[in-house]
Amino acid sequence: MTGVKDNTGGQTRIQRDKIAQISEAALDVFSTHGFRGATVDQIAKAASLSKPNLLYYFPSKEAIHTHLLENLLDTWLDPLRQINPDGDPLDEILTYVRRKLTMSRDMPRESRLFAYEIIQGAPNMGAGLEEVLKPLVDGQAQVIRGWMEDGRLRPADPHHLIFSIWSLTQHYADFDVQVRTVLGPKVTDPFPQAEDYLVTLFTRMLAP
Amino acid sequence: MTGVKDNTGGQTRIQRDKIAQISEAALDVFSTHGFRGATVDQIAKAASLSKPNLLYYFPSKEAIHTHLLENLLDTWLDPLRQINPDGDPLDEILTYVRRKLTMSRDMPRESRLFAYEIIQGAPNMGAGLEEVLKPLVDGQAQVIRGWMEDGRLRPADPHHLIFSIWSLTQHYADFDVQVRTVLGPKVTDPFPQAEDYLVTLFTRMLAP
DNA sequence: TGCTGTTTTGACCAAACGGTCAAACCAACG
DNA sequence: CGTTGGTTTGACCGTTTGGTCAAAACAGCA
Repeated sequence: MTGVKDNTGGQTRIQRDKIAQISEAALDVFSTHGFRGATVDQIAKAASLSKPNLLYYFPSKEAIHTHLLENLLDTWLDPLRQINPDGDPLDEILTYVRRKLTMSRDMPRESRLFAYEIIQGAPNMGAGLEEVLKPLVDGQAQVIRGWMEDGRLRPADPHHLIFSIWSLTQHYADFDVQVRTVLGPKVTDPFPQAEDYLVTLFTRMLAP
Repeated sequence: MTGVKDNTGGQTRIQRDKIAQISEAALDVFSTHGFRGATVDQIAKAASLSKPNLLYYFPSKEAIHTHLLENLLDTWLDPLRQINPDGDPLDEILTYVRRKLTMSRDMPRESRLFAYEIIQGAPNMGAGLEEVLKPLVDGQAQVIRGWMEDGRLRPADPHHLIFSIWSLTQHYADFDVQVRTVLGPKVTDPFPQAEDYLVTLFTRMLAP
């Protein structure tokens, strides 16, 4: 038989290993060069595989990219999903901010991959945005709005509040070079400063 | 003679026109596909020129890209430069925010071009960042710090304050697709909402 | 050991790409 | 009108790239 079985879930351990190995390498390459900037040879080399071998596990370069994006959106939105409507409003927001910032620190490649895709107009995620992201955001925006109407948070547009959390936290991953250049070489890790700043910012913004 | 004279400034009107025309087209293409994703043919077509004709005005694809970036950094940092140390602190910051947001609205292609470059690690702007951006930011950060020490603004890390203004304003250009998807089709122009939100955010953050 | 299905690879291909070149074109001016 | 210098182009080139293929190598089991 030619190529790997489709998504039946019935994969050999060796197949899952190789696919994971390729995904890891592809994440590296795609996140630093973008989709068009990345070459199959680069990914294969990074995965310690020959090019035809790589294409035995994935039918095409695009398939690898799609595979990464599919797994990404859920991970990416997970912290937002975890906002607890029954928790303390400000705590919930600050926890969300911290989680997102931690993701920027620990998963900068995923952040950049995501950024590339959105900047380009999300050509490979059109469905995901409309059908996954929007409903989730709308739902949590309602929760936040409720808090504001109850006087437990200062009023502000909940959608733009969420945008601002995304933008501020992801900035430290996507624009890492710029941040580090401006802060200078003495600052080896910008994230503690960033966390302090963001906690202050959202506390002043939202504490009733 | 082959090719266009170098940067003597002594250019024909026709040359300046064509170069502007090419720059315009290249900005379009580079900002939507990135450097590697863009092809010379695409740019030529967008500029209504044949490929060899385009390469008569610019020696290479990279030269066009570099040309765009060179002109970009100054434009990009101009609003920051305009912060007036003798003005009212909060007014100055809010004016800066509004200017940056206006740039996101009116120059989204430039914003994306910039974003691509930074995400990639600024391979064609290494000098500019260290020598132009950092000193300017450090200078204005000092001005802001002065205001805070005089009690005219609530204290906060000035560098991260500037980062947050960049990140929030540029978000509306770079992640336009995401913003519009989440806000839904009823919102034809997110920018008025964004301005309200950001003014509120930075007022609550900084007003003494 | 021999057989079977999976995995790996060197060699190869067609398309796309950045860039070149000589020849044609054209505007302007004497 | 003819010459001159800048401009435009079709044809072409070498390289890179995504992807294919048939054959070899290998793992596991009877």
